[in-house]
Amino acid sequence: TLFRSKLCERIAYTKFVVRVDSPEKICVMKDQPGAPPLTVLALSFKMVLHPKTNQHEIAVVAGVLMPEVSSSTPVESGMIMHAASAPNFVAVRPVNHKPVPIGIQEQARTKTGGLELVPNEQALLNFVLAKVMKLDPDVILGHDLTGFGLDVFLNRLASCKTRDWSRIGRLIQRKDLNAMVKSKLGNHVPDALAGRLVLDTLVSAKELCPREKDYSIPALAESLLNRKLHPRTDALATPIAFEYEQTLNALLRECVQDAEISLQLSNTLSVLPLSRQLTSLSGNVWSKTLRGARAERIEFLLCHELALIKPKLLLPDKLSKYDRKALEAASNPGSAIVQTEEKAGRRKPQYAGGLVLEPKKGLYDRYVLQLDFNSLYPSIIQEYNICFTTMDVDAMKNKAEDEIELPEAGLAEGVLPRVLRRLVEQRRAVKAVMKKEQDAAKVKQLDIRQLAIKLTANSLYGCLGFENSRFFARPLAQLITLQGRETLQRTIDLARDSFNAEVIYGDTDSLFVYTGLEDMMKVRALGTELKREVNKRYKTLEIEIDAVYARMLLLKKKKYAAMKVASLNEPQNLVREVKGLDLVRHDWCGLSRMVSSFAVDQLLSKDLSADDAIGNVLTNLDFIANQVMTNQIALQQYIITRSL
DNA sequence: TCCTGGAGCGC
DNA sequence: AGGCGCTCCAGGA
Repeated sequence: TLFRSKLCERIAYTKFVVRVDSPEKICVMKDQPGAPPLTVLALSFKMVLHPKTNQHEIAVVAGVLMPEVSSSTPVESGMIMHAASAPNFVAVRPVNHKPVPIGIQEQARTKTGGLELVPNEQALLNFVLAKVMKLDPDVILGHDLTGFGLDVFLNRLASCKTRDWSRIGRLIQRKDLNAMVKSKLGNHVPDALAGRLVLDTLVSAKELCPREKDYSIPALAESLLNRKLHPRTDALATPIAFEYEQTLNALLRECVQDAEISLQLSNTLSVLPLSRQLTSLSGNVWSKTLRGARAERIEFLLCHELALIKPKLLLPDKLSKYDRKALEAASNPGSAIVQTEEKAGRRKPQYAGGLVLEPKKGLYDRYVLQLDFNSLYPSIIQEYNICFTTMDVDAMKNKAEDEIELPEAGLAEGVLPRVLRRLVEQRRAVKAVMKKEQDAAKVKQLDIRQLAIKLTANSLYGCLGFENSRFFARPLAQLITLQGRETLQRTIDLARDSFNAEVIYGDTDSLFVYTGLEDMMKVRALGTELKREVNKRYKTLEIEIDAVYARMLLLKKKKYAAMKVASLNEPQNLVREVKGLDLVRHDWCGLSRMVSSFAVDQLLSKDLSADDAIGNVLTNLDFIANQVMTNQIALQQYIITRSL
C-alpha cells in the first residue's frame, strides 16, 4: 500500500510511505532501472568550548550541496568544480554574548556569500535542521563527522532540547535524544540519521589509504587533491576569532572550505561508487559499509553464499563474549574459569602468522629481484580447499598447530574456496571488459568494481581469525598461515637448490634474490625461469616478479630502502622505495627524517661509491649539528607526532 | 639485566 | 567489531 506521507502517517519525513504485509510480497525487479542519482550535502562545523561547562558548542556551520550525484559512475573532475558554484551556506552565531563584528552583520544583511547570522546556538541548530529538511540529502558527508561533528551536533540538539530533532534524519523519532546520546552502547550518529547515508571522509580515507600518515583535512588535501591550503585554525575555534571581522571571515571561509574539500576527497576516492560495489558484492547494508564494518561484510557474503549452496544448513550462532565463556565453562566443567582481562588495545597473538626471514644485511649494488605470491592467503584457501565444510573445525579447536591436517584431496569444493574462486572469476571478467572499453568514465567505473572484488577477497582470511566474527575458525586461520610459511620456505629452498640463487630476505609472501647481475635481460630471464618453476607446482598459487632493484640497503627485518626500476624497459629510470626506516615514521621529527632521507639518498646513489656516500653523510651530519647548535632550524622541524 | 606493554610500522 | 611479526622505547622488578 502506498501512502502519501501526511500527518496521519507520521512515520517518516519522506514524500511517500510504503507498507508491505509480508516479506514474501517483495521481489527483485526484472528490468532494473539505473540507480537514482543522489543528493549529497557536505557539512562542516566550528566549535567553541564553553568556559564554564567545558563542553563543545557549535558556533559555525557550513554546507555545500552537490545534487544529482551518480553512485555508479565516479565523479568527473569537471563536476567537482561545479560543486564550488553549487548553493552553499554558512551560518554563524555570536559567541560569549558579544555581537559579531559590524562588517559580518553587514555581509549577513546583504546575504553576501550565503552568510546567515542567527542569534544563538539554538537558532543555529534549527537553521541546520531546516536546511536538511529542505534539501533532503540522501548522503550527509563531512570529515570526522561520526567522531566529532555530528556527535557534537546531536549532543547540542539534546542539550538545547530542540523540538523534532529527528529532522536530521528521515525517520520520525520520538525517542529521548538525551538518553540516546548518553548511552555508551555504540555510535548513535547513524541511528539518529536513519534514512540518510553518513559518509565520513576520515573513516573512508583511513580505510582506502591505509598508508597515509596524517588524515587531517590539510594533509589529505595536499596528498590526494594536490592542493596546498593556507595555514589554518583548528576545528575548535577560540572566542577571540569572533571579535574581529578579518579573523571571523577567515574562520567562515575555512569552514566552507572544509566542507568543500571533504566533498572533493569523497569524489577523488570514489567513496560512494566503491562502497556501493562492496555492498552489492556482500549483500549487506550500504550505511554499514560506509562505517567500515569489514567483518560484517564478510559475514553477509558468506551467509548469502551458504543460503545459496546449502539452503538447509543452519548458520552458526554469533556468540558474544559472554556466550563463549559460558560455552567453554560447560565443555570443561572441571577447569577453573580463567579471568582474562580484555584491554582496549591490541591483544596478544592467538596463533602464528607469516614467516619473516632474517635479512642478510648490507648494501647491494647489483640487481635484486623481488618475487611475490599473488594474494597468498586467498590462493592457499583455494589451493588446499580449506573450509569449515571440508574440515572438522570443532575437532581441531584445541589441537596444536602441527596436528591440524589439510583436507583430503578429492573432496567437493568447499564454500570458502568457492566464494574466492567466483570473486577471482568476476574480477578477471571485469578486467577483460575494461581492456576493451573505450569510454574513460566506464573504465573508471569498472576499475572500482574490480578493486571492490579484490578488497573483499583479501579480507576474508582476517575474519576467520577474528573472534567476534560469526565464521570465526581459528584452526582454519592457523592452517592458512602455516601453509603460507611452508609455501614461502619451499620457494626459498627451490631458489637456492635449483638456481643457486642467493635469497637475502623475505616476508610472508615475498622473497628478495640478490642476482649479482648487471644485465637486466639476464635478471628478467632468471626471474621468469624461477617464476615458471614455482608456478608449475601449484594449481592456484601463483608467484610473480614484483620488482627489480638497482641498489638495495637492507638493515633489519621490515626495514629497508631501495632504488626500484620503474619499468623493465627503461632500467635507468629509478624510484626510491623505503620501508620501515625512521624516515617513514611520524614518531621521529622532521629534522631527523630529513637527515635520514639524505643519508639513504647518498647510499643508494648510483654514481657514488659507498665510501664517498658515507663521507657525504658525515659532512651533512656536521653541518646539521652546527645548524642545530646555532639555532638555525625552525622549531617546526623538531615536532614529533605520536598517539598516547 | 630481564621482562612487559604500547606505538607504529610491514605484509 | 579482520590477522600476526618486528623493531624500538620506557619503565618496573
